[in-house]
Amino acid sequence: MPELPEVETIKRYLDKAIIGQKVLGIKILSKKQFPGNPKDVIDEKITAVYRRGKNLIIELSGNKALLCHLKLTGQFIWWPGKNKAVFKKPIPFNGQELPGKTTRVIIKLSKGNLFFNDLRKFGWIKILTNSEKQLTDNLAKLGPEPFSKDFNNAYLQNIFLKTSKPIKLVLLDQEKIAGIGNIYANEALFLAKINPQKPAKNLKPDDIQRLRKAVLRVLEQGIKYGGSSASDEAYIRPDASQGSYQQHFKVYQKQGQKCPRCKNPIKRVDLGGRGTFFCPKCQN
DNA sequence: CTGCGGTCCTGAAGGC
DNA sequence: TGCCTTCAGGACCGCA
Repeated sequence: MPELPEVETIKRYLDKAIIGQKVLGIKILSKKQFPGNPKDVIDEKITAVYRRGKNLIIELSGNKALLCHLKLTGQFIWWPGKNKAVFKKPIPFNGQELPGKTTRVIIKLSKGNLFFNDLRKFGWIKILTNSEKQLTDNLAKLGPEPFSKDFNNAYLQNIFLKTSKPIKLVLLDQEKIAGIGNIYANEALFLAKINPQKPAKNLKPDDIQRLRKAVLRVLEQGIKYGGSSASDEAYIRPDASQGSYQQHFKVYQKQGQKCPRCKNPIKRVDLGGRGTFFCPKCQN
């Protein structure tokens, strides 16, 4: 699922691929995922691409923007080049077909087409016509970025002390920390040797220090490997290639397998309705 | 305030 | 073989 490292990978790719291009047309195949009026952005130029938490923002001229959330199975695929038939007849691209069965929106730019694919239809793209204000409003509730100076021991200590929720649910709370999803929460807690069920307020300063470093470490690794394309996941990079961080999972979806640290079997429990994987022996 | 459970959606996987 | 049920999950919403 696209979490911070996956969205960051997409952001960096699109940064190089689509800046400066003009929006020539938008083909909407799933209306509820693109509720806006394409006319509002036709002829606007892409001035920047950025990420905030798991949100992707495509900034446009005229104080406009596209605010995108990939949710569970969203993809952006960039098909460079001009092909008038691309909206009609599928073309092969790196093992994909474009448009494919899951294509929901096609954004036609000056030098190619940007495909928004989403198997489960949870993702969306919103048009912002007064982006300066609307971005502030839409993103106001998000907690600090893990790679910012606001993500420090004092901040974490402060938010953890206020709740007895399992620490993993606090990591997943976008209003507390922006960008962490199920995979990286599981992996960070393993690295920090903390039980995901442990009440947040019970974390000692030493635990918090280790957890902060572990979060940064797994997110950095995730970005380094271009995100994770696990077996049941739809995430791919904009050139349709897979990320490889899944090859470095220590606990995620590894229930029953041996803990890489202590050889005890990895356990799976349900936490907040999500699969939670950890080693009951060395994560305390 | 917390903590549930339902909702959206689809394809894969399991049961019989 | 084939139909049916169950499951996965980010964010949000309503309810107790």
